[in-house]
Amino acid sequence: MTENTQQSPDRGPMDSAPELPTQYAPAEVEGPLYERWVERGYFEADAKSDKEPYTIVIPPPNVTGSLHLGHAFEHTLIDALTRRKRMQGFEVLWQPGMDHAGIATQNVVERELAKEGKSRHDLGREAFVERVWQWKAESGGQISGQMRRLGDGVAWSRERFTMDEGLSKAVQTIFKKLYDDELIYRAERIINWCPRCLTAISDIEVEYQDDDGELVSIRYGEGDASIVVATTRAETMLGDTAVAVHPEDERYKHLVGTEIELPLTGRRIPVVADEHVDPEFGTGAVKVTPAHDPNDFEIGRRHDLPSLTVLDEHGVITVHGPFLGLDRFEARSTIVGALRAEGRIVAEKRPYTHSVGHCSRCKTTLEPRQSMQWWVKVGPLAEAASKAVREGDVAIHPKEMESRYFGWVDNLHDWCISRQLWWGHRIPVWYGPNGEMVCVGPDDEAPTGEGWHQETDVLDTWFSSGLWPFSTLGWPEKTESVAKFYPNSVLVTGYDILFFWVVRMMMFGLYAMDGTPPFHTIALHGMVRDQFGKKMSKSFGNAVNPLDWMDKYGSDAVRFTLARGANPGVDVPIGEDWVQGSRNFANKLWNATRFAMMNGATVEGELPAADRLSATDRWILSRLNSVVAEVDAYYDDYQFAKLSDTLFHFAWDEVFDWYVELSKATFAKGGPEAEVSRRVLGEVLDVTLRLLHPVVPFVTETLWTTLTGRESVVIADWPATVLVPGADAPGGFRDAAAEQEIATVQQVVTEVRRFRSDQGLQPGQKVPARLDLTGTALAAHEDAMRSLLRLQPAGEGFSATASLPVAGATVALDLSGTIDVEAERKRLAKALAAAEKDKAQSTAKLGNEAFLAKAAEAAVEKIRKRLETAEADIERITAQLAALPGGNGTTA
RNA sequence: GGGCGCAUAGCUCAGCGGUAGAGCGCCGCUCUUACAAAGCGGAUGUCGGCGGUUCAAAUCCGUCUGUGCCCACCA
Repeated sequence: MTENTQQSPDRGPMDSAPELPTQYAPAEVEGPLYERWVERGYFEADAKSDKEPYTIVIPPPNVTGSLHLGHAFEHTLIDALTRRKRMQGFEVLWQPGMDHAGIATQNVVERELAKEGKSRHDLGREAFVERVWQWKAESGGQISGQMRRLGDGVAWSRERFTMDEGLSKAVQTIFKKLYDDELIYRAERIINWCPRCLTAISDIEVEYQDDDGELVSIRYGEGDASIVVATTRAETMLGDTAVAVHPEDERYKHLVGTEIELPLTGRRIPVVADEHVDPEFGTGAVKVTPAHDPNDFEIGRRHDLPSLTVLDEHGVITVHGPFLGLDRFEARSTIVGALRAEGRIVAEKRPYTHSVGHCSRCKTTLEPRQSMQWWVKVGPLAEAASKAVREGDVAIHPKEMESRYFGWVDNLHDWCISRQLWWGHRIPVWYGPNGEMVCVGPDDEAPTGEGWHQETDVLDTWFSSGLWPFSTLGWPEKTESVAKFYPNSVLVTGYDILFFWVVRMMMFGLYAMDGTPPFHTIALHGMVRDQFGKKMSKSFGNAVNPLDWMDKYGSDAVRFTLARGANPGVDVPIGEDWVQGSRNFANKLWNATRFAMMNGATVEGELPAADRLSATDRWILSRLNSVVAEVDAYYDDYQFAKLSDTLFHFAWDEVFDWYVELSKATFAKGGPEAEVSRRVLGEVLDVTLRLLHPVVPFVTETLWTTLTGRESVVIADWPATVLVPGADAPGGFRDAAAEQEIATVQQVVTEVRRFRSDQGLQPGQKVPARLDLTGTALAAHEDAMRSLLRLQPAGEGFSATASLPVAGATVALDLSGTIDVEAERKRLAKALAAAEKDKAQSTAKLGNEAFLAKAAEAAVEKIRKRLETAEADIERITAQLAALPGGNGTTA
């Protein structure tokens, strides 16, 4: 043995592999790789190709702001799917692009303007929209920069934006078609109105929060003809046009049909009977304000009540009198004060917590408001969207999410699509001087002339993103891309926008594309959370910029961590420690490849024939084939966590810890056996790197190209089952006997290591020992085991025996040296107790007739094996105890 | 009010009828010529409580408790 112990970590044998430094430095490696991939056009998709298409559209990020960890997560999943399919030989299109995000973007730009002390009205519509386009140019560049850092393999030449000319044409086309089919209409309804954004918003854009309000009870009318109503919004009483009670309510029957006095107004309003009223709630009487409450609006309709608007678009009182011009909240207290002065407040106001709608964009308390808006009649569209999933044309993954989908799509209300904004697709309807209304299609001339003007409202942003799966491909033109890449293969998105986005795409896709759904599978992922499972948010201070972690640990580390956490449909916690762990894994890959290359691992030439392979080689190739099959199955089931974990453990534990260690002795010895192992190691590494590439593209590209000398792993073939010449089996090469044999080697080695550790022997210390493997299958592994265990030939003195039953023979391992007898006795006693317990349990189990009758054969076999092992263990341990100095074979 | 989900090792989660798993963390010992971002060894759980089905339950059923999310309503 050499005494070369003064090896500096910086120099030494690794000099023989100068291509790879001793540590993986992602920052130096990742940058140039991505640009090379793009330049070579690997990510572009050819509509003329005769390969089978595989299409995924990016859930378009809002042009505002930058990508967060949630995007990094989603992109990792899509990138992994598409990279694998590309390697499998599909014509892959990962469609990139961004969303104009109407109200969100308009608000951001308005805030920018506010810093300059200006409002959008100072600029005017045209200049304002111009300004938003400028903003988009800056912000959009930032997002694509982040996508490049992440390694997203998107077809950049096809990048689209929902406000592009082409996509705007798609919007106009479908609007016109819906209009002509009478699925779009204009009507006056109660809508959710944001008094700050000054626009209608749809039901799903409302965020409900519990707010503390006050419930006040007000007496309407006088004497016998009086009724007490309760309200949290006293200011709306100015617009009351009735009081409603339940038809069966005895307390108020005599008043139904009469009129009572509405305080402060001098008006008289009718008392009506309506089923909607809950006689149990409050006083059982409800004030009715049709113009400012959705339920009241319905009551008003049923009883033909007038609608009196008392608040304007800013939420300011519009009725003449003492309250004119008051803000809605001021008006509330002022009016309560006035009512109290008149003795109308019958009970003290009391605190009342109720949920109130807020604008999801600016958090302002919403005001229900009656106004003229544009609507999509969703009935037939939603029915088709529901049917497509119900009949299996579209699969939702994980399946549990289907109930959410149905819950929504089967109860959809008509969709309010008009927004009183400036940023967005302007509704293509022109109004004429005599009340004419013309919907203008993309190929029509807009009416001109005196008195004609276009609708000023724009469309809800989800209107255009609902067309994304085909508008990005050039629809309504009959392009080759539409023919090739529609329908999309899979939609990968978060469960949080199942309703906002997925349902819209389903409805529009089915409608526009003659009943062909936009995708066959919807794979839903969860939300990224922090390491304690808490939601990430800027205000809570636990939000992470993915770029920070990518700078520190590399993109691969961030991607691998996210993929390892990706169980279908459930939220993904992520912490910096975990990213570090993934970085360590990348480094491990790096160093294992270095080792392989230092030892001449190669991918050239056929694999050696089966009869030339050692059991170790056969074991790892057999395991490799299992892993290939497992990973494929997991990919097909969108089980990213499982496939990542499988690869992590296979690579680290089996290949790097065991195969490499067991092969070191072979490599050291050289000769034809080493030659065989070099080829096997090359094969195993090659396949493992290819399997890992979709998830950790950068480090695998660097290592794979170095190892193989080939162009790029991006365009390499996805691993198929490895075939060993001379041992072709239908399902690929498998060797259960070799797997069993190596498992035994592992057991022996681990046992001896534990013994050494328990004895306080230094790992590096050579121990004089005799390893007697004569007549067993393990004889072939003697060199490897000796080297692993640092065993020297036996010397004099005490000897302890470790033995395991292998293939009908017994391995005797004598360790000589100074032994801590007490420690060993204790350890063996513990092991003996465990084995005896195992034996007892297994015996009981096998004596159980019911178990034998009903259990699966494999289960019974497992128990039998366990019993056998336990019995052998007992025999062995008893012998070891007996061999201890002063021992008599029995335990205390 | 309705619906869905979750409670497993210190933390975050897999497992979902046959004798408890991972990552990180923790405790030892080691710079053993790929890697200390490493190696080796070790400890840690009445699988939320209670009942039931079964030869057998973390796993199925019921129930309670805690917790999260979605939807609806809230005068």
